[in-house]
Amino acid sequence: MSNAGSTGHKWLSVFPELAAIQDDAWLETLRAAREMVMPAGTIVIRRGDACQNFLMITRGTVRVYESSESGREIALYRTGSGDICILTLSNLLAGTDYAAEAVTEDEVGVVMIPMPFFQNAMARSEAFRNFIMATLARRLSDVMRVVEQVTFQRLDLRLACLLGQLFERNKSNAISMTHEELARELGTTRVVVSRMLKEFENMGCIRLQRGQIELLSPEALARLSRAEGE
Amino acid sequence: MSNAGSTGHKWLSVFPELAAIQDDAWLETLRAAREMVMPAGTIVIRRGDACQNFLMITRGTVRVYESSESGREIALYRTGSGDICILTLSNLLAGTDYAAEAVTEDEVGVVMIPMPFFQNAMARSEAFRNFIMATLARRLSDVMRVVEQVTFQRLDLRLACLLGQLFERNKSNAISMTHEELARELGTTRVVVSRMLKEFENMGCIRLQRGQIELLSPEALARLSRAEGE
DNA sequence: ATTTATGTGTAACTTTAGGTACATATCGAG
DNA sequence: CTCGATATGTACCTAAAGTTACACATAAAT
Repeated sequence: MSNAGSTGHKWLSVFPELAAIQDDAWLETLRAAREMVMPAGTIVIRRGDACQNFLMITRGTVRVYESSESGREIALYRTGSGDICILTLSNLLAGTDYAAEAVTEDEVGVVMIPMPFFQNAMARSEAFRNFIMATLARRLSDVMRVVEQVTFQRLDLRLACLLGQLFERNKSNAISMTHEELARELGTTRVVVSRMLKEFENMGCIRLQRGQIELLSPEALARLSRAEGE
Repeated sequence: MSNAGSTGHKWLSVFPELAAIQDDAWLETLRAAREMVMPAGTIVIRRGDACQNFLMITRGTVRVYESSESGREIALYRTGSGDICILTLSNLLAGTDYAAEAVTEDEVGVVMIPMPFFQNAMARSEAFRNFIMATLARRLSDVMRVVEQVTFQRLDLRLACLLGQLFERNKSNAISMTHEELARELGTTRVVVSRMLKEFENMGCIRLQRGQIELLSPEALARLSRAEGE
């Protein structure tokens, strides 16, 4: 915390691992960092975009997803405050056109580091390097899990599971999301989600209102998300 | 090539990027490398395994896949000669239990580098580091593409596409694979694949024999793998 | 040549999910 | 209050994919 203050970068407090770094290389890189705010709904990366800066999120969340021509979408993962943007990385490192897109979900604070400085930090700060590699590896895990879910799990299980996560993340027994948004998380369509939600409601798990879902029975939902067909 | 000779590591010729590296750090790491051969069918990594060494493939291919309790499988990507094993990496970097499994498809040559030496090379050889990061990023792309395919593409398209790739990779108009194996690539079952293959045969794309598929009309197959529903 | 193991063909059926279409409901703005 | 925009409910239908069950074919093994 005193670190964050000492370098004059308040946002650093969001990145404990990075705040602790004292290498010259990193401190140098820090001076090149520029803060910026993106309003909700900003498209951070579009398919095939190349990006010139390395991005780190200091506030808000960014949704990374794939989309089909037919307009369906599926979420791959979310990048929140204290995270770095792997998309930019992947773009830069692998040279591959990025397959995915990213959008801010709310007002998002980012710190941009120009590529040369990023590479400098990578080269010379082991702590920074480790932080980056760990994130990259974690994302790979995340996406692999998505493959597993999509391939082997029934949609209603995935939905129940998603609801569970959302309630938990919110630390509340209600979430404000439309069926449409849920569908976009799962790679399906609104009608399908509405149908399943209604079922869950009939089972007494949840209560539906416009734009909001209320958790009635955590146990029932949990039971659901584990084993449907048994 | 003279590099490979000069360090006495024949296998290095498989890794042009690495063979070119002259850093002391890397050469030091090289000395710690140990070669090893795994017969076909060796399980390189099982779910949740931790691994102590960093692996690079010098010969043969390793299939990385997810599997379900019901016995179905889906391929995530393949690691071939000249590639490094990201699984080990991810394990080590993210500390996450690995979600996937990996098996050798044929006789595979690997080079093992103990972790401390790997980290040494990472810390001190920029070229090595870039190589690693690029691979990691590429894998992420690969897996994202899988998500996209599985979520939005019909199975018959994916199958047609897979066949196309296999013929191409083989540089021949015949491949030796059972329907079962194809199913395992795509995350489905044998019966489904057999059915679709038969259709393709009826359309004049391919010819089926036991354990082998012959390409009759590349154009027809290509047409198929692009647009089915039109 | 007989047996065994593995691979393939295919029919009948069920389940899961997607698509269309439209009714209804809720909220805000004016 | 009325209108328009957004969100939800639901019925009906289609299609895609998985399941089961069994016949048959081919290759390898003794």
